[in-house]
Amino acid sequence: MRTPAEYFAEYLSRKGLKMTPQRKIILQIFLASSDHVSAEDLYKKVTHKNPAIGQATVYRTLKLLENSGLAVAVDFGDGTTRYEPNDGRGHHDHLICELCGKNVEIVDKDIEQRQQKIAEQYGFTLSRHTMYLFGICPACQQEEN
Amino acid sequence: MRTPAEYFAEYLSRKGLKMTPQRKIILQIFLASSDHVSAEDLYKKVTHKNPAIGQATVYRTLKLLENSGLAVAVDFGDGTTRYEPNDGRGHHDHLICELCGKNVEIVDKDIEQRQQKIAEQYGFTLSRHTMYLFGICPACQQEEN
DNA sequence: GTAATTGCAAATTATTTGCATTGCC
DNA sequence: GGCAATGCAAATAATTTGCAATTAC
Repeated sequence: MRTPAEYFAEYLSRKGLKMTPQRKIILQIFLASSDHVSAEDLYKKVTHKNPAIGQATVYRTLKLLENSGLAVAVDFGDGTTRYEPNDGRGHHDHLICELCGKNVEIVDKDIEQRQQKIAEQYGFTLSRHTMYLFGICPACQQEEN
Repeated sequence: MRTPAEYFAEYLSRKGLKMTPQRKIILQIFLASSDHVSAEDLYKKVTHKNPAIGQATVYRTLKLLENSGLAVAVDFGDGTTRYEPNDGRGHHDHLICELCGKNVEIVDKDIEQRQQKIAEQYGFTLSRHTMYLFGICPACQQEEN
């Protein structure tokens, strides 16, 4: 089974692009990041390991990772794009706490089926969707008293 | 029945704010705009009628309209916030053509119910959600041959 | 060797804000 | 009259891009 690094190297060479130390470091740290990192987050972590890496490189590498399929962009609606590793479990949606930012990944077959049906009703070919549920998580409900 | 302008005037006075000619014009043109305008779109239209109005005023007024409930912000995930009039029919989601940008407003009770259920499973109190379905509309499918 | 990549700084884009002036209520 | 609103221009924030110098293949 290919490691992500191998997979990325393959992707790059297939596209006539090159593997570089910067890209290796960024990928490594990206994969090790638990949760939904922004380019800025990742840049900070990366400069820890190698202060010479510029943020433009981080932005550019995240785009590459997204195109390669290793990363997925998520948009919570604040002005920042975050990325999460694509673990191959495929698509999922998000349930987000509006107070603490806690984030639960969700998938629901019923909803996906209905979405497909709705698109069909309008004659659309559905290619993708995003769904974000916003609310208050159990922990934050506790603290509200 | 209150007109939107009256409603807005009430809202403003309730908040100790003032109705101004600029706000009147912006509201009027906003309501007359068919579809999901950005601040920039609206600004262009508004300067047509009164070239002296600044874009900051348009941005500020859109925020006010949103807070008053007359406008709803929608975020399609390109970096621009769009607004649609809130016609009182309440919440809806969006089915968007990725080629021509055509936009269909959708509501589905089944999906909303499932969302509620999912949130409950995780102990969340659900306050709102956004859902965007992206695909290709019938017209654009035709042109693809 | 050569085209891709890098870091930097400057450019962009969408939006916000400070401030002196103007204008509702 | 007084506080809110305006227009402008400058400030932010996130991201992109131009470019000369470097480096992977």
